[in-house]
Amino acid sequence: MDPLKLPRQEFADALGKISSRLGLAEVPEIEKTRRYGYFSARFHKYKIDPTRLRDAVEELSNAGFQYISGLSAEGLYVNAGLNARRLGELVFEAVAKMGRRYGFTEECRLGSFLVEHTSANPIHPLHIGHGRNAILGDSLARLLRFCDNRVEVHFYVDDCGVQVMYATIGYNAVRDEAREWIERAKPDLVVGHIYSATNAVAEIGRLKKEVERAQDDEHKRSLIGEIDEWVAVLKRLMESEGDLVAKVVERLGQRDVAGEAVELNRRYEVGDPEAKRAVREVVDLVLRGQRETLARLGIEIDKWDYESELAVWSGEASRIVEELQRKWPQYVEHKGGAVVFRADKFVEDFKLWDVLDLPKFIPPVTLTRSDGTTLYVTRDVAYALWQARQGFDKVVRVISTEQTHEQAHVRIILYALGFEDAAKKIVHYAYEMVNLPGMKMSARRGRYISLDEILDEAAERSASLVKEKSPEIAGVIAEKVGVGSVRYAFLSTSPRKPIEFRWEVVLNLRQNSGTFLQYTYVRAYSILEKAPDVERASVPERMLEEEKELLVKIAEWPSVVREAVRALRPDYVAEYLDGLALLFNSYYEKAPVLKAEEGVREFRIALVNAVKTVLEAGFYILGIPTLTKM
RNA sequence: GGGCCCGUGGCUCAGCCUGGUAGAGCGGCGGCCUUCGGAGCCGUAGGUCGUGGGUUCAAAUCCCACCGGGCCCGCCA
Repeated sequence: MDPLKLPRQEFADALGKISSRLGLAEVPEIEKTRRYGYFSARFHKYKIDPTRLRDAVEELSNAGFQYISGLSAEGLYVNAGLNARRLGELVFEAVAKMGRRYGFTEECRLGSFLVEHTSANPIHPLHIGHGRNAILGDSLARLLRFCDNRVEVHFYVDDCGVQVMYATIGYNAVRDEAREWIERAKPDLVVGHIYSATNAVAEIGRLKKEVERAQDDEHKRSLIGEIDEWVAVLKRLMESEGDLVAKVVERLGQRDVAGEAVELNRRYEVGDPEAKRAVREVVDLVLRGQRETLARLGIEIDKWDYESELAVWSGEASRIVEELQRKWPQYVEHKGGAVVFRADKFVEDFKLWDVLDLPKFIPPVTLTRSDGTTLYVTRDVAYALWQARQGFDKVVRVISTEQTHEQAHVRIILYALGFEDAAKKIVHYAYEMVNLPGMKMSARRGRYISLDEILDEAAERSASLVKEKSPEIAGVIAEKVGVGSVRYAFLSTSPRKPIEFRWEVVLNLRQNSGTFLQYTYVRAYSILEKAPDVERASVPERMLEEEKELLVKIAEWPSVVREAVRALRPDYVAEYLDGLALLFNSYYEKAPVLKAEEGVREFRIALVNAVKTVLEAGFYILGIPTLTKM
């Protein structure tokens, strides 16, 4: 139910009559205006005389409108306000009927969705970059579910590739110690450190060999420069995780880690049982930790899709390579055993830019290594195909903009293989990076701030503000405030903009924050806690300006939800809730509810209840925990 | 060099899709705790919407060029 539907309809009818009186072939669109009421329409493009427009409007203005008021012509504009009293009745009726579902309208039911998000490599903890992905993806899923769409959330476990092998080799080298550490710390943190150290050792080893083979001095110098960088990485890791890193260096320093990883990767891909056992042990340890972090944020995953199973052991990735070679030999090149698909030429020849919504520049894509093992993009095509076959209308993949080209490759290859529908139902939901001031995060270099760290810090800062006496409850509240502030911080910025990570923004506990919203909810809640139940509130003849504004704001909620779900933009909801909270807090200071005279009191209670209802729905969508005291 | 995205008060950002009086927050300054919870509220200062052109009765919004920033252009994921 949308309280603005009838008023909008009434205004549209009036416009229709005006247009026909003027002999126009069409009716202008309705716009929102703040200057002259609420609805507005322009007649500029019909080149009519303003006097005629005014006359036509005047003929109508006595027609006895129910929901709109003050229909008038202003130059070539036709404006009308809302009948606040009638709107109030519509709002109360909708809130009473819909309850927590208020905001839902039929138009926001769009179909069924497979939403894939987070999909972090299972070799380190989730960091703040994954945080943006997870929170965006989760809110997208919540928004779609609020709108009664079938949604299934998937996490793609990238358990293939050389990086995973580094983590496995490192873990096995320090296995006994690692198990002890894991008893005291989260497994993903421990493995993450082992991985970064192992990766550094492997890079140093690989680069040293290259130096020996290097011919000219300049090349040598640049290689040595790279070695220095990795040595610096190791040193820094040593500062924070000394024992663990030292052990990794001690046990692996003399081994050919890079070579071993390539070999282990090959064995894993062919399904060697020993390789499987070793890799899965590490991967599942990390996933346990990642899942714990996600749970803290209120994020649940429905299905965990293992890359190895769906793409490699199933033979799907290989089939894709073979099929592509069979079907389009003229677009396939072989480079020292590696298979390359000329996606650039393919797109050019078949003019696919518009069909698949592609960027103008597409590079060629390598599908296999020379040792025959698959590459990420190839496995991803196999996975995308699998996703497309799960019976959903759309597959929304939340993946950072870095992967624009790779995601374009996925669609192009699916298209080339004849899976045109699959290619079209895959949506790359791109979001921008989270950057640390002055640097890019890098898990390989152990350069990141983990999500757990942020959540801990957020909880700690809010704990100092909690007024609750019992420390136990204070801890619970603080955690929820922390989660709310972190989620809001990531959701309130458009996904298209890079975020410069700043503690004081993420942990902002004041206005334009999750905390501000939670606090507003607590205020509304505690009024209602003390208030009698109101069955049916009538809307008074005279209202405060703030009350009219609040009613309009609340009435707009269904259209905000509609816009947000249509554009897949949870941030619209965040912005709306902030505006609602600002309005409500002003109102709160100005108008006593419980102490108001009879009649007005019931109206105000119902109004506060409507605000609370919208906040609850909005909190559900944004995943902000609801608190009744803080 | 090419592709995609971004550029709005001192700072962080919304508004751009679908053109119609420039909006929040932070920070600054000045106020409000015997009133339903002050993690709040009120007031105030602060903007040629990166620059130049074009389309239009009308441009932050659409088009073109340029400038500045981010990301990508791997037998990494």
